[in-house]
Amino acid sequence: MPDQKGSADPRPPAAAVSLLEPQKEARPAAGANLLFLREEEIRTAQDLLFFAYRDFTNAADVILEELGLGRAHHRALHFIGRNPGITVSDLLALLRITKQSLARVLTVLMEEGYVAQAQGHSDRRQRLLTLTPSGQALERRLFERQRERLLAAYREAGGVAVDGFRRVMRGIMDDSARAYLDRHDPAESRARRA
Amino acid sequence: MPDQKGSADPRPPAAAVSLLEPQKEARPAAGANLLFLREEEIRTAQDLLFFAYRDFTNAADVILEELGLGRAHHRALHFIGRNPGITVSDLLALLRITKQSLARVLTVLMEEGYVAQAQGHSDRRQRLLTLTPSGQALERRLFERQRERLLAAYREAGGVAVDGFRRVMRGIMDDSARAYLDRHDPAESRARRA
DNA sequence: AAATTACGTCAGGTTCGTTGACTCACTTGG
DNA sequence: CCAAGTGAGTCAACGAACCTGACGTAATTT
Repeated sequence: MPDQKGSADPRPPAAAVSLLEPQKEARPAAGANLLFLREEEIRTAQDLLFFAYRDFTNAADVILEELGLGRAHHRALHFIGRNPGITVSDLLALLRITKQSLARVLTVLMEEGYVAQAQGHSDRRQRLLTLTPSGQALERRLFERQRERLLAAYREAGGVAVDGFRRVMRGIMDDSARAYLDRHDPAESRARRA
Repeated sequence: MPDQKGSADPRPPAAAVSLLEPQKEARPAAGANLLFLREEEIRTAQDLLFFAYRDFTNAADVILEELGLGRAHHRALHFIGRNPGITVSDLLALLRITKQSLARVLTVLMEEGYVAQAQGHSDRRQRLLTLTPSGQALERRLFERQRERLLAAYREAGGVAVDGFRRVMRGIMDDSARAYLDRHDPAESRARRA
């Protein structure tokens, strides 16, 4: 198959680090080349995000399909599992979808007995969401699939790489998402103090 | 506001590495703890993938909406731009969607003059897809948005982290996606030789 | 008491993915 | 050379998962 672009790239590995610096234009030719490389780096990152996300989410699809659920259900299960007692509005803010989209998903998850609601303690308008034992079991099954993939990748890449992965991923996301991670898992905030 | 992150990281890299090894159970207590940490690591990675992908793809949405296009159109533009002259079936394999899904997207992109077709040279049944100048311009506009985000993340994280990021992302995706990257950008395959 | 908030829900709409079947043009293998 | 296979386009129908806007209810805040 095509996928043209055979031309091998003879550039030296040293390029990787220098790409990240503003590059004060040492020489015109080198500067232009580095600019090109920088762009190529970024475009490759687009590819990486697309493929990694696609295949990562894909990992759980088999199980979901068996049960007639979709990825939206998985995402809800994941975040409820990780934040037991989360309110509906907080979950909405995390997922960044509308109330109606979430409602459809939650309705199914509650009908199937994977998610339970409880009335808020301080504020009785709130519905605190938790996974039932059966919901926990399902979430774990889904998790295991993704875990395999991730663990294999982590092992191959090594600890230093994993740390770099985390730092870059944190850098890509919004401030609010970073804040969530810090709140949720303070240990992760090691990455902040780069 | 958050977006902490300054510079040097004082933590001993050894800690991160130990999480990734099978851990031959030194002491029960330590073993259990490490097991917990390992799971927490993986769950955090799920979060990272979700948030980073969400916000990364989001970056281009404003422009797309202006033009009445969606993310599917962006993905097609991206891969055609990166693989000028790609055939329809190769594009299908990359995107992993059905012919009909792609057709809907491609029809619009051609009607709007962003994508052009040419007859295959060796096989005249093929339609080789390329971006028109206007398509290149649009792709670039979209790219710039994502580039900002990515470049900021890369700069913050540093070259070593970026390398780690690439290695982990590569590890997460399918063999076929890795093969594509190697074919497409051989320099990236540095990451293979751990 | 009035305004606001948390949640649920109704009604209708879009995007983007799916399957299956069929045509047309072209290439290829016996 | 012709039959079989392949690359691409297209029709019809469907489904998942998002969207907006509006409205109701209960509980809380001002």
